[in-house]
Amino acid sequence: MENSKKIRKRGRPKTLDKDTLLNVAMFCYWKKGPGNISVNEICKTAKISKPGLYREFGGEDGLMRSVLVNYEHKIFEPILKMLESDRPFRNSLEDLMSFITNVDDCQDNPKGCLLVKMRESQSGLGKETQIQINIAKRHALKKYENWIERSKEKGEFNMTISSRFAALYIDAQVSSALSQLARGEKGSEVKKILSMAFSVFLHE
Amino acid sequence: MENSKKIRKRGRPKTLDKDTLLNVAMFCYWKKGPGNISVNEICKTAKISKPGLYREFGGEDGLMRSVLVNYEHKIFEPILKMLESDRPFRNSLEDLMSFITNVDDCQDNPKGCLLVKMRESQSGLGKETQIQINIAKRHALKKYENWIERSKEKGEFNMTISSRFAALYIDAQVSSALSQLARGEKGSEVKKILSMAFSVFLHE
DNA sequence: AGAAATAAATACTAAATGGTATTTTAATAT
DNA sequence: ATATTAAAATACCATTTAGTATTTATTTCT
Repeated sequence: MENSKKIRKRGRPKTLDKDTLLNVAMFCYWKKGPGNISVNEICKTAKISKPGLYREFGGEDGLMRSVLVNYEHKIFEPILKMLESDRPFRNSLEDLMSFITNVDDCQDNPKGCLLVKMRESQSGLGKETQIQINIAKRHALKKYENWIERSKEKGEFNMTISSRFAALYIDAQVSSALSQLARGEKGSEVKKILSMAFSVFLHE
Repeated sequence: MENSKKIRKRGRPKTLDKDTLLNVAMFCYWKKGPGNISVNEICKTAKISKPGLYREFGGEDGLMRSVLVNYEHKIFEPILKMLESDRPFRNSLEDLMSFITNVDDCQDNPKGCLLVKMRESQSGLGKETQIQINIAKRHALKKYENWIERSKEKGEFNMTISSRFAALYIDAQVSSALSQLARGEKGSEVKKILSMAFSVFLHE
């Protein structure tokens, strides 16, 4: 459909790389927390002009929303894909825990999860961003719910709780773990806590 | 000791009520989140002059630290006292969960816990405040640990985990619950999650 | 009565913030 | 060539921020 790639439009050609900017902004928000970095700083870091950012994203709220969408696609979805494997429930659960808590201690690598951080300071963020946060949350909950539903069908999940509630519980525990990691807790300690919280699923 | 109450000092008598200011500031930080309110706003809300605040607390960091100490004394300690009762472990646990999740939906009542909120945005806060946050955290962990230790002695806690780790687990779950409440989740839902997380303690 | 001390209140600063108006540059269409 | 289109770059704006200098008011001490 969009064959407008080749047909150069009229004015000055744009040099601003939207995708690069989104990634720079994503890492800024992710690393420092969405409330602790300004559009000014992001522009400086990405080496673009402020009006350029405003032309592309409309403003801070629009940028943050786009960053969140970008995060969902590039970071979050691939993780949730893990839950769609054929491996037994116990193994998927173990995979999930390992993935979350196997964190490299590299200084300038963001810790925790951008979505969790945004949820923590949701009330202080813009309207569009808040809406996107809720979309992302519902999305994740649905994935967890489907995972439990399938595991029940396979006879690998035998608790007598609703899949919906199990999903809420998983979300709470995963968010808590990611929060702890963001605060600098050791991955091994966080994993022990996560294991204990999820042990309720295993021996009925 | 401090009988300087009666002996009026030399200059103009002070009218600034430090304790009232502390309470106003506490509710501001508690309700809106420590990163979402300025000293300017606090001064306006408390109807005091800014130099007055700076005279009493030195600056934003000093104020926030004092607010946190105030919170520990007035809000946090009384809650932790609950864990020192003679009631059986199961009951104390139930008390704790009920207390945390029985929240009134009054509009202008702060939700969640100020300490938890400060921990969430710890890196963005001042130096003194950060130190006090760590003190408060260690304090709470010690109380949880003592609670478990006593329960073990009474034979009411039979898991083969260290009291220290149990304390970390409790802290994680309590913090998570308070975080959920602050985000507007329903108390009844949060309680169900908390119950499930703590069920690991009950049927060994 | 007046000096000294101390607090309150007003007014101010420099820096940072989100957001724009304006100008300059680089391309195409006629 | 030149008009037109659109992006880039600079410079700007009002507001808010944490923090202070300065003046004014109220008290005690001599």
